[in-house]
Amino acid sequence: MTPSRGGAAGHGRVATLSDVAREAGVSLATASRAINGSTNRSVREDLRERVLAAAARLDYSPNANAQAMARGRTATLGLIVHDIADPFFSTIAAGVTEAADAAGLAVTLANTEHDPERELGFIQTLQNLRARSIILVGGRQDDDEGNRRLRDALAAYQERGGSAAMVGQPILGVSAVHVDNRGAAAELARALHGLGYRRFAVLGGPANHLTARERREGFCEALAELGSPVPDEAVVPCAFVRDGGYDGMKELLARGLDVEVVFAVNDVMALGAMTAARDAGLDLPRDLAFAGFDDITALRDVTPTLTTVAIDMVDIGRQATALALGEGGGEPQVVIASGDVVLRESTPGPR
Amino acid sequence: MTPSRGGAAGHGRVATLSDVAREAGVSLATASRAINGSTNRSVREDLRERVLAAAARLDYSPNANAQAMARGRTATLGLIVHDIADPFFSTIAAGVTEAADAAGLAVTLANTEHDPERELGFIQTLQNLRARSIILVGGRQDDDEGNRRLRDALAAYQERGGSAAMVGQPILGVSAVHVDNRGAAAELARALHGLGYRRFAVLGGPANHLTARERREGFCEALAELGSPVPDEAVVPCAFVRDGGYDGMKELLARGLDVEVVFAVNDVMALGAMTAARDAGLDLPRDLAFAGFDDITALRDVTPTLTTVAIDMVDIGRQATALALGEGGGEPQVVIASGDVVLRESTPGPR
DNA sequence: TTGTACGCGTTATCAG
DNA sequence: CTGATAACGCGTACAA
Repeated sequence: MTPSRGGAAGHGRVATLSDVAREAGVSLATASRAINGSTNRSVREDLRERVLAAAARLDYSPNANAQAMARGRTATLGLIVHDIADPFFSTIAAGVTEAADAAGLAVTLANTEHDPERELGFIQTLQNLRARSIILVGGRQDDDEGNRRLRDALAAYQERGGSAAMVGQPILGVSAVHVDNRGAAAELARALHGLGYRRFAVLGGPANHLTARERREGFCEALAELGSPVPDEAVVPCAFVRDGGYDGMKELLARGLDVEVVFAVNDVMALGAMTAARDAGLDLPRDLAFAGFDDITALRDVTPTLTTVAIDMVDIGRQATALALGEGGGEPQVVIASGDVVLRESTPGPR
Repeated sequence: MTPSRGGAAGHGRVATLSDVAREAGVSLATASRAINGSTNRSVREDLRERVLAAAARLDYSPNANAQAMARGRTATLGLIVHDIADPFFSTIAAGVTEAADAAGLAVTLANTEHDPERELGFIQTLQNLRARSIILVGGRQDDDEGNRRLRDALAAYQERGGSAAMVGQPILGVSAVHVDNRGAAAELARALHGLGYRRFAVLGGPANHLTARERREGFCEALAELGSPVPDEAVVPCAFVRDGGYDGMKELLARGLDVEVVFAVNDVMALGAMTAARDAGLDLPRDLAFAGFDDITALRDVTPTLTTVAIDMVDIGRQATALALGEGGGEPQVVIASGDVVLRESTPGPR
């Protein structure tokens, strides 16, 4: 049992590398080399052991901030998400933490709570922390001014030696994992059409939300090509979250259209919409079919099971990390993440 | 448009406080004081403005690592969770990030992926980062050796000036938010008994998992007192995750017991169990009633809606942060988070 | 109020 | 292979 160093009150003294060196009877430099084989492994075995033993004895904990100062770089990766409580983001976060951990990086999590302004603030914070790289997750807005500021902030960050990547539309000048929203939504549309559906409605998300737009347009365009265009009034704008789906469905029902199947541009919206439909007395999927997008884990346990486009969010997190950590020399890369249409009970086909 | 400093290749030079001071024509100390009013605000207005202008011109970004060195403390809070993709943890994380942000702290997220060994590793990492405080989230195991090591690690961390708090059983020598699992589960049992149920089964989680145990025992003891004890064979051990609920339910069904209602010790397990019951051909809630614990957000959109014990996970995250950040002088505090029984469609009462 | 100078803990350069 | 020593960027006593 090591006798406690320092006084009883407040911060106990933390053993420093100098302490370890003294305890081991070597110089600071040698102690440093022994503990981190950073440069060529070049410390005699017996000395190395003496140092390691001393470090263990003093319960030495290398000061990462001091290392960051001396090395000129940190082992920190910044992760910015819109809402960590949303399964889409938390699942991607799981992929990022996994990959970051494998790379020996600590993850600093920033939760914007859907406020684009805070994205900028967090980039600044991560810049101050000298995070080695930043991963920005979430669909972009169609907002030239906002995107310009974000692009500038990321460019400045990269000019200072950081690397960055994002999940979403590759419009910020950094590498990105971009889900093939348009293509997969079209695929979904064709699959539903193939089941025999002809009267569609779309809970389309916010007009300016690029991911929502891509899914909405991909879906509608494919149906138009198939000769079953979605009427404008059957495309309801709404928020990109669960309550948006719920409210949008209420609105859709209020319009009294003749609809067989509803496509919500993400799963949580679809789930909210199904609840709204049920609240309105509909029997699902008999009275109305539903489809979503993302394939969040929770879908396994809803009834009817939800037809959707499955994307591998954990892997997207991993890939975004790989992009962020890859050599930042070349041009920004874009990785397309494909989506797989999964037909489930919520779309049994029209009666 | 500021002309880019430094060469084209690699890391552009980052403006330092000295640069700002020179640009503003003041000393380093004055620049420091002007930018961080840390000590008494004591810099002439015109100088302060000159400094701020210079900082803006150079796009100065204070180096948080250097500040940490000089100040002797960081603005980093460590958050350790079992699984960030699990809605229970991600929702608590939302509360923690919210509170941390309000306190001006950056959150470093550590995902153990349910490996207790990694909790220790992350505490070490956060120690190295000199995180100001650590929040550990998740039920503890009944593992004296493991808990001892964890307690020692946290004690060492605190002795070095860090503060810590946890969500779960208050057995690690640090402040804790402890959900009243036992009491709330008992309350749930009484409510179900009050509905007329008499034949119960429990998907009880792992034998050594303290949260599972508290809920299981609270539930069973209350029923025993009411004269409707749960037979031993109706208490099925299983993993504390969704698949555990699914598998446990399969096992329960295989036992062929006469059961009216199943209590799973958390919501994701309950959802998995319901799916297993459906896969076995049961009609819910007609053939079998279900209840869970936690009230995760996803419950709003399942059918039948799930009876459960609601706990405010976002607020638990906030409270844990407050505990962690509160003066660490006194004894560890324990905040009891209560749970509210919410009866929903999954327990319509026995036929 | 302002400036000087030292220290924070490490790494890395450069002699020995 | 090892040991001094100069950075790294900033905060802050201390002196002016």
